[in-house]
Amino acid sequence: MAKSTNREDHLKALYALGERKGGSDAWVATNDLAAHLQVKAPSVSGMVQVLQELGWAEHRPYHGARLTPSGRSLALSLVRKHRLWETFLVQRLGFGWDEVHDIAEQLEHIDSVELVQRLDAYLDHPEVDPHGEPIPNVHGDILDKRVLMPLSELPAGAWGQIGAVQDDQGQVLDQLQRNNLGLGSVIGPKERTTLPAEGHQYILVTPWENADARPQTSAP
Amino acid sequence: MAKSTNREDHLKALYALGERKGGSDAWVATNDLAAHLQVKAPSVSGMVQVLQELGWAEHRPYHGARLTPSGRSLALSLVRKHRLWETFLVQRLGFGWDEVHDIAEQLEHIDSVELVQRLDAYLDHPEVDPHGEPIPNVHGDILDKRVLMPLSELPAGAWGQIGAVQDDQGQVLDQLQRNNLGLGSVIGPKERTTLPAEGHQYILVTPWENADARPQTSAP
DNA sequence: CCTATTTTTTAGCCACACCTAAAAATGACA
DNA sequence: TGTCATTTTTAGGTGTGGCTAAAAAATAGG
Repeated sequence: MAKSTNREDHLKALYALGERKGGSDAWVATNDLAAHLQVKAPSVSGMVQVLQELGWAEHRPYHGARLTPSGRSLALSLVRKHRLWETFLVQRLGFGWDEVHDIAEQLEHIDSVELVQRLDAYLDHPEVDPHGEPIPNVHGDILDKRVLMPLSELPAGAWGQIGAVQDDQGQVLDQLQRNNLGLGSVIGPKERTTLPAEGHQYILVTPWENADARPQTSAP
Repeated sequence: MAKSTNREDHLKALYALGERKGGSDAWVATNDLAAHLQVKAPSVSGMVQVLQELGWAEHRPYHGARLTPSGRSLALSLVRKHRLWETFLVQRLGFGWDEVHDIAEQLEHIDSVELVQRLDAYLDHPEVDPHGEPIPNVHGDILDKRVLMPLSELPAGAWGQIGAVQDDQGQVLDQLQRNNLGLGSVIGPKERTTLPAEGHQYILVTPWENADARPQTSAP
């Protein structure tokens, strides 16, 4: 009993929702996993128990699940592969940043350590993917010193610069593109009203106290 | 009921063995498919019937199976993807030609028409893969005007130039590499005795009547 | 604090794709 | 032509990973 595409998908979801809930000791609800994976709760319930038997997750019945260190390590390797492939698709093949998620979702399951090493070198060891998300290194460490907060939490009147966009479906990415905004773009009061409010929580910005402090930037 | 990795593997095997047996109207034996796919005969028997229901293969019980035109088209698209990915792995990522088969075997199942188009363009529309095998175009046509014959069928005393190597396991590729031979290398009586005879049928050469007619070439 | 709603798990079912063992068809050869 | 070995298919079973329906636990509200 070992790796499979479905188990990897569950590991990744467990990691993603765990992070969103505040770190590696957070418990993730079965229903949340099911919604994220587009699957029914009983399927998740079963899979989580398999992951537990494999030593990759911890399961407290009727409470939730979370990754073990080895499960976390596997999940981070998947995140690494996903983000490297997205970088390849955008930087080398010329895909738009809103077109690569689904393809990377398939590519991340390709099993070859040397392929990942060579891809990483071929891309000049990128630190972030096309959406500004940090790429874990080969040890699974994420070294990201940027100060980022959701646009939705940026104080009213404050300015910010787009550092990352957490949007798997591509709707927010698409919205930004239509407004000629990308990584590095400056967000002021005008942009905040232009962009649909539902997307603000997925747009991570580096904040400034006031508009005068903002640096020179350009649209992508 | 549609595409799946396993069904695609069976389609590809059916295509490969059909070609080896002499073309699109050749019947392929269940046992041959099973051996090629590293699976038992009953598994193939079942899968072939599924492929028949899907309209991708024709099955004459106790006789064999062969692809329908639409099955053939699907198989050729898989061959195209496989060979494009092999080209990418060798030309762009720097893999050795004996290291790429297994990885391409995974990559060929990635489902994205646009990805294949962009990859093809990125590689400058290659006509052959790193093993000299022709890459079908987007319509599934193989336009390969080279005259190639297995080294095993080259008349004794005749010379030839390596045009392609049909070796999924990599043993023959490895042998050639150890003797500093590659695509374009000239094969004479000396090389024929050096290379293990079992591999000769997988080495395709362009023959010449005599040694004087051979062109200038170099090892890879 | 006790009941009602929500969440989660268990139970039981289905499809896919493999397997072994047994039956059926084919083909080879005396 | 009849028998026997080989090939193929069918029958029945396993593991994976989904599903629905029902049971069980947790949570929320009066």
